[in-house]
Amino acid sequence: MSVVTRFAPSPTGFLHIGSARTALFNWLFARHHGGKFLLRIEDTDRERSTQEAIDAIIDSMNWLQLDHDKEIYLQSQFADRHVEVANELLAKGQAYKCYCTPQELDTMRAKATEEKRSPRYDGRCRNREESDLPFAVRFKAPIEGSTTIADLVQGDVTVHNDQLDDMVLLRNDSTPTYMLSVVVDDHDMGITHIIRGDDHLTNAFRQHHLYKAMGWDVPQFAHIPLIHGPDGAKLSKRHGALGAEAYRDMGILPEATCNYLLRLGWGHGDDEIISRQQAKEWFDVSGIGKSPARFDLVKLMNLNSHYLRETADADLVQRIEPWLNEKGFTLEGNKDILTRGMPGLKLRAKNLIELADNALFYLRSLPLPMDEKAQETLTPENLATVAKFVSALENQTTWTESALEEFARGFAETNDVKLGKLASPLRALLTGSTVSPSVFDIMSVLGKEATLERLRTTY
RNA sequence: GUCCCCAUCGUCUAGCCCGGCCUAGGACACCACCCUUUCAAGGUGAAGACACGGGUUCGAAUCCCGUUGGGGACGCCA
Repeated sequence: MSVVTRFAPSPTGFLHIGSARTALFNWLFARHHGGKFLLRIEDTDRERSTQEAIDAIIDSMNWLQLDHDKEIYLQSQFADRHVEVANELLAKGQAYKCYCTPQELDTMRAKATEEKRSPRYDGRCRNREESDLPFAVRFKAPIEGSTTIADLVQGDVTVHNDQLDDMVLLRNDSTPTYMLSVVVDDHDMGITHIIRGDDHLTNAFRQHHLYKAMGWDVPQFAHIPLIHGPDGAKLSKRHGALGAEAYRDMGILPEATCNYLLRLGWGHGDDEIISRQQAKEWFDVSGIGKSPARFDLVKLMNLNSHYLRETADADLVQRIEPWLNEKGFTLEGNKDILTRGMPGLKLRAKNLIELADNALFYLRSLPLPMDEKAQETLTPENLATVAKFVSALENQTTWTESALEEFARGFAETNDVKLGKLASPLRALLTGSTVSPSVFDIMSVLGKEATLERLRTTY
């Protein structure tokens, strides 16, 4: 049997980072087994679902390069089918009409809580007479016995059926609820493996009986632990846990994000850096741990600097474009110099924002904005050394990093100055800063003419 | 409150299923040193954990029970 997984987000906001991981796992599982990965937007809550959220989710999926098979399904498209199933269940006596009002349910739950009982629905409408009142349709769940789910991550989990209440299938306006829709859609779409957050674990028991009532095969479940914030509580905005696109906006690469998310709760021996290809080969739900993991932005950043160094120079130049634009610069006519400067630049950045910022000095016109510390290195004494160095440099023909370094070392020795004493004012004049790639790297990237121009500019 | 799940360095984890190879390994972060024109990167090293209590066993991080701590679910939300 071929594997079919799905990612089924509800479009009520951005793609939460935890959901992104769920999507990644489903994608990886399908790709590992050569199966299908479907995307279904669970928009049965028409009130809260927005097109904006749908777009944001699709954007993030694209960014993470989690490509889905077939078209994007909208759950609302299948509402008629869901109602049909509910009616079939009603006809078979496996569901019943519930006339309870919201107030009545509130009272019931309040009383149960007060008496320290579970606030779940007590099934009071199971035997109520037919009436003309508006009604919801509830599933008639078994009361006796127990249910066991052989979860691929959690193992065998058993719950007594008296813990399961009668879930609502159809609201009193005849619209289907999520509980009904997921089961029907997952069945109709031939989903074989449901990988989702373990906040759905208890739902799985009730859904199990719904499958059974319809005589359908129950898919395999894999309930993965949720991601927690640094304090161990459920990850929330407070922790800086935003949508996947927020990480993109922090200048984090999708490769780093996927690698980080993959390693969060899943491991393959001591391996830390795992390429997408490798991940596809290695991924298995049995490797997923059962305990929740805390989200650590510092580690993500570390991974990001690694992937930054691995990325091709020309590619990085393209990727920093948005941040360059933000600062008022364009790629036009600058691609070449940035690409040449990239090896020295990318070694020193944790993210694309830093990378873009650090690259700016290559693009600025003279005189450069000079920061305070850089200004301090421009003492009369240092400037005299620089002037002497510049005249000597005019005769330098081999304009490569190593040749320039050799030249500078020779110059320092014959003039009895320390290399550092020479390098710091050079750095200031070349970049306007005291922190940068190697000055000789910069000189070679800039070329002779531009280098001399910068070194002759006065501040 | 009821039910379910979890528990190895600060964090992510390896080891656990199939007890001995574990004086518990790796990574991030932290500290020190080396390299060095700055900053990084890189290298070397230090520090740092089997939640607790009982069993079982010749032997337990690994198996069992309990305690404690954490998490999740209990919507006409998804």
